[in-house]
Amino acid sequence: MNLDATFSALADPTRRAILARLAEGEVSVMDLAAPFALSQPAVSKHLRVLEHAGLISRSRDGQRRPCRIEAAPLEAANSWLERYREIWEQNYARLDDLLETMKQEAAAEPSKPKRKKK
Amino acid sequence: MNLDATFSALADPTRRAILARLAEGEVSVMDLAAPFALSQPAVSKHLRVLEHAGLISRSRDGQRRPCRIEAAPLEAANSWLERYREIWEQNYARLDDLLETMKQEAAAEPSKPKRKKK
DNA sequence: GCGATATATAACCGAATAGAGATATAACTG
DNA sequence: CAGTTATATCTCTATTCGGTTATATATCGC
Repeated sequence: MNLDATFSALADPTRRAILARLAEGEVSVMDLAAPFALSQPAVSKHLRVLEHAGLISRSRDGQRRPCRIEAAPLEAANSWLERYREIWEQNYARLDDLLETMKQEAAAEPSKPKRKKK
Repeated sequence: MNLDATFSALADPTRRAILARLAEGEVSVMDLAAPFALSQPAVSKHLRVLEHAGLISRSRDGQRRPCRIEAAPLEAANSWLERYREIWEQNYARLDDLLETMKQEAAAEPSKPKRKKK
């Protein structure tokens, strides 16, 4: 999976909205375009970007080309992000520590002038 | 948090590498630039993009402007992706079903003719 | 076959982007 | 102060992007 293409495709709000719609099932191009006040070629372009990133696939149903969401690149992006989970959880831990420390300091010496680092 | 800016910033391999490096701690601009065969202004531009997306912050240490990773946008991106977790887990379930079905069919009719498309 | 519908492609435009090089700013060093 | 180091900013160019309109292709229904 190509993270460049995946993240780049996800960087556009129209494309994220398209994916959100497709999360509920297959939708044709015209039906996808309807809520967006965009021309049909513009939507087709977005779909091409999503398809190139592997985020959607398309089948044939008469004159329609229904789009289906493909989860693999989303999972790959998620895996990449997971490596950083530790960091934001750690930051929250630090924030919790800080708040706890402040509370204790305030309780212990309510009118003490502020110190910087410990 | 702005998902457009976040995903857009993550869509570049240089910037993802910078974040990976920063995951281990603060690093100055020159030290960040070293492994990349990029000019210093190019690296500064990438840092500007990351900073604008809230993915890094910078402090002052003498002549250095050390960069630090900020986890909040990563967490926001992760939250967005999490909404689709169900989909890829479901797909794996489908794949498992399919493989199971194929195995059973193969056992039942070992020499079923295959169709080919052109 | 013809006409209608669904979608794709081509040609174009303006704004944004990534890179380079040159220069400017800011802080340390002697 | 001058010189060096670290970083930012300006200017330029080439490319990409998101949109448009116009046109082409594919499939249906008759």
